[in-house]
Amino acid sequence: MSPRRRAASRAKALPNHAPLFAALGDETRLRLIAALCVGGAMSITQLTFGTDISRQAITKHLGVLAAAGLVRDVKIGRERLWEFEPTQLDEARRSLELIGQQWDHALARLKLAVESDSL
Amino acid sequence: MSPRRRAASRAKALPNHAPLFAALGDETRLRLIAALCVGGAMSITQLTFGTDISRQAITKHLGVLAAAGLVRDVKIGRERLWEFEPTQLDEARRSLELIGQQWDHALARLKLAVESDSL
DNA sequence: CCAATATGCAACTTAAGAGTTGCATATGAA
DNA sequence: TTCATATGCAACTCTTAAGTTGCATATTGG
Repeated sequence: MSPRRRAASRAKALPNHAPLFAALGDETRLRLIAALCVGGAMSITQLTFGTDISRQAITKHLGVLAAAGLVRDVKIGRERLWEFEPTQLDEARRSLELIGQQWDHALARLKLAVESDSL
Repeated sequence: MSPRRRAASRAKALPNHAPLFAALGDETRLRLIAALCVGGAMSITQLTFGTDISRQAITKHLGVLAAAGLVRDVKIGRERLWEFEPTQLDEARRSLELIGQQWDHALARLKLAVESDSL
């Protein structure tokens, strides 16, 4: 290792979006989001249909998504309708874009350095 | 539940990006990405610096990131340099955008339906 | 009211993830 | 060559996450 140790911790803490991505990091949950997003608000039972896992499992996943702010629920009579909440998804998108931008900047700097070296 | 059961499975399988998001869903790994993205290629030892976890833990995280295609490594002598790989990150961004678009379309359809109802 | 529907709560099992420790191997430099 | 550095491999612990089962509660429709 070189004498100039560049610590991982030096990087600007891209916010704590880890839990958000973690919420997206499950196939079942991605499907739920897609279903709510395309089909509008749906009940737990509706969301369970066509799935090979139990209603309670779906409930848990909805809980995870809600904790991440990706969905929210409204009680209607004996039903509980869940709907997609786009805010946090946009947030996630933005943070990915930010990383991409930082990378582009780093590339540009590298290129400059190389060019000025080879002159 | 209504007679018209709208199955979660009906939603167009937004590709299997779950593992990709799962790879992003860890604070340590997000930090690693940020570090590589800002600081360029780095060795495991460098990446471990300033972290409160062991080198082996970092190695494992790098393995996860590599499996998701977010980083790649190059062996240089006795060192192994890791660098950020933007392709999959773009992919993740695109899939988030896709979800957002589907949501917007769904909203537009809903609005239309409501308006034509209230006429 | 009563039966069917929709959901909630809690305990439990199983498996995966994060992290550690210990030791082995490879390479660079004095 | 010899030592220090950089990494690899493997076994192990601990915690969390996913999913299940069983039973309780609430609401709606006839």
